[in-house]
Amino acid sequence: MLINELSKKSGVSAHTIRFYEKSGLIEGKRDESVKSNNYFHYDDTALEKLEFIQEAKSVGFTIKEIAEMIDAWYGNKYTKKEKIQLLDNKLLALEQKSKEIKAMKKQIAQFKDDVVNNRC
Amino acid sequence: MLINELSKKSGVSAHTIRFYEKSGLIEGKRDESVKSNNYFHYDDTALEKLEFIQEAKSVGFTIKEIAEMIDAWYGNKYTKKEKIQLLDNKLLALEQKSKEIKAMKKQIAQFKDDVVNNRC
DNA sequence: AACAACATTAGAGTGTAGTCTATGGTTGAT
DNA sequence: ATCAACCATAGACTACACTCTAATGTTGTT
Repeated sequence: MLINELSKKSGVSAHTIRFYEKSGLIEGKRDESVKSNNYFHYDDTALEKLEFIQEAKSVGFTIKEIAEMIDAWYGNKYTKKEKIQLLDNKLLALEQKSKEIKAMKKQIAQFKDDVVNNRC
Repeated sequence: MLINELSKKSGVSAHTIRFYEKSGLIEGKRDESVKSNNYFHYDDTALEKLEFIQEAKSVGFTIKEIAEMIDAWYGNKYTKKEKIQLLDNKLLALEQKSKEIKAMKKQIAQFKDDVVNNRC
């Protein structure tokens, strides 16, 4: 599919898709048999990646971290050992984030309690 | 205490403390009896706020959102009802974030599993 | 009096993650 | 042939959250 279709399917703007392409997150292929244009073609993998990027961004991962995870799954930049190491680290980071969120919830609930009972 | 002491106690640089002051997150007071300088003085509340800011930032709240929460607790900008409403919204946002993290964990664990079993 | 170590402000610069504009070429329908 | 609707690139611009620089003033010790 071309960029516009990918944009519609993913909900990510064509501009942002090109930005991700430049950042190494997704990869379109040019059809070598067609000489008249140099349009990028994307497959379902690109769509999967865009969906993953959206979720990963919303939990606070940076573009660079997301690129690493994508490489650990789709790429061959890392060895198997490195891939596992990398993914384990991300899991640990999520575990940590989870704890921080729990603590923040407790803190805000305390704030709320104080407001409700006029203690501030 | 003066800004340098607050910086040391909180681990936040004096530059950033001034940035937070300008952004309305914390508030130093000037000693009216001293005319020769216009140094800001900070109390333990400022330290508490800085600690809260660090935690809130790390779970993904923006400066603006943090300012709202601080106002809901320390300030009188909002009515009691508004404060409760605001804090409830932040609790909901955290609940949502918690779910997203859980889903992301599952996804990454799946990635890892695929790598371990050479399925990619 | 001199000096380091502190304080202030305004404003410039940085990194991240987009977002938009300008320019120009291509495709497909009429 | 022409037109809307698509595609590409380079580079400018934006918002956020700092981070740093420059210029200048104050405090406390020797």
